[in-house]
Amino acid sequence: MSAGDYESRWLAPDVNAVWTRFLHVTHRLEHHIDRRLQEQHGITHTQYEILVRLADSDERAMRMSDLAESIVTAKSAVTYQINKLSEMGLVSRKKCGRDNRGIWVHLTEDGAERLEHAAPCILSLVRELFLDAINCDQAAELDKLLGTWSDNLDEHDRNPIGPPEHAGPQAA
Amino acid sequence: MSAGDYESRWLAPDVNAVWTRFLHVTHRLEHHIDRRLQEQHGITHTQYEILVRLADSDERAMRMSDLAESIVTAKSAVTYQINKLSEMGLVSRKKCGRDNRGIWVHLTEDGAERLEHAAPCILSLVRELFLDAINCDQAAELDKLLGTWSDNLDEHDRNPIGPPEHAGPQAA
DNA sequence: ATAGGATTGTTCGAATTCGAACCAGCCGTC
DNA sequence: GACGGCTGGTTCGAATTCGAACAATCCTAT
Repeated sequence: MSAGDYESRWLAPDVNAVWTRFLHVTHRLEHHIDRRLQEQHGITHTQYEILVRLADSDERAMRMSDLAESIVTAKSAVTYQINKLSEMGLVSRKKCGRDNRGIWVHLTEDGAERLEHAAPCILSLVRELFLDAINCDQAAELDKLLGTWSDNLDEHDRNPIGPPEHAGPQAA
Repeated sequence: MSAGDYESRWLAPDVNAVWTRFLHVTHRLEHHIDRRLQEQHGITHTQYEILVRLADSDERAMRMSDLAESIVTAKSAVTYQINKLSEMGLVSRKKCGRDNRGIWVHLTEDGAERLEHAAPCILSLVRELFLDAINCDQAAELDKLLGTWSDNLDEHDRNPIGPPEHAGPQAA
C-alpha cells in the first residue's frame, strides 16, 4: 500500500487517517466543551458562543443574520436560541431604526456577567486541551491552514459544482 | 505562548482568534460535506461515516458500542441510525454467538455498493477543501497535533477535574 | 412613484441528538 | 452455583437543528 498508486477516487491511507482523525478529534473536543459548559454553567456551547460574539462586538450587539453566519447555523436555530437566551435574561432584542425588519440582539448586564463567570472555566479548558499543544510556529502554521480551508470553502460556496480544474467527479 | 501579560483567565487575542477560527472552519466543513452528501447520495454524514467504518473493519462488521465510540456519539444515536440504515437495507444486524447481548452490524452488499458510489464524490470534496491545502510536512505536523489533542482529551476523560498543575479554575 | 427582486427574521414540521432509565446477559467472588 | 456489579443495546422524552414557506421591508431600475 504505497502512497502513489491510488486511483484518484480514493485517498492514500495515511492521508485518509489524518482526515478521519480530524473528524474524531473535533467531535470529541466539541462534546467535551459542551458537556463541561452545561454541567458547570447551565448553557450550551452554542449559547456560549453567541454570548462571546456579542461581547466582542461593538455596542455588544449584533443582527440575527450576522449571528447566524458567525455561529455557522441556520437562521431558524438562531431565532430559537435567542428566544431561550432572552427568556434567561442574558440577551435582549431591540429594533434598529435604520432597517425596520432588522433586529439587534443586545447582551444584557446579566448576560455579560454570566459570560465573565463562564469564560475563565472554558478558556482554561481550551488552553489545556487545544492550545498548550502548540507553540508559536505551529500556531502560525495552523492559522494559515485554517485560512486556506476557509478560502476553499468560500470558493466552493461561490461555485458549488467544484473547482473546474478537476472537471468534477459529481455523480450527476 | 506569546503575549505574556494576559490574566491567566483570558486568552491573548491572536490565540483566541485561532480557536475561534478553528470552530468556524470545522463547522463549515461539516455542513458543507453533510449538505453535499444529502443532496447527491441521500445519506447523512453520520450515516456515511458509519458505512465507512464498517467497510474498513474486518468482516465488514462492528459492534454497536465500538461504532458509537468510533463515531463519537451517544449509543442511542447509533441505535437510531442503524435502524435507519437497516430499513434502507444498507446494513444488517446479526447476533454474535459468543456474547449473547452483543450485536454485530454488517455492511450489506447494497451498503457496500452505496458506499462505493458515494465515496469518490465526498473524497474528492475532502481533497479539494481539506487536503489540497497541506503538503507532506504540514500533514505530518497536523497529524502530530491531532495526536496531542487526542491525548489531552484522553487525559481529561480519565481525570475530569483537569490537570492538577493548574489547580483548576473551576467555578465550583 | 413603482414593480420586481433580494434580504430579514419568524414559524412550522421533520430529523436527529442526547442522557437517563431500563432489561438482559456476562463475570468475579464467595 | 448464587449474588452483586458491569457491560451492551434499546426505549423514551426533551432539546436542538435544519430547510422550506412566509410576511415584512428594503433596494434598484424604470
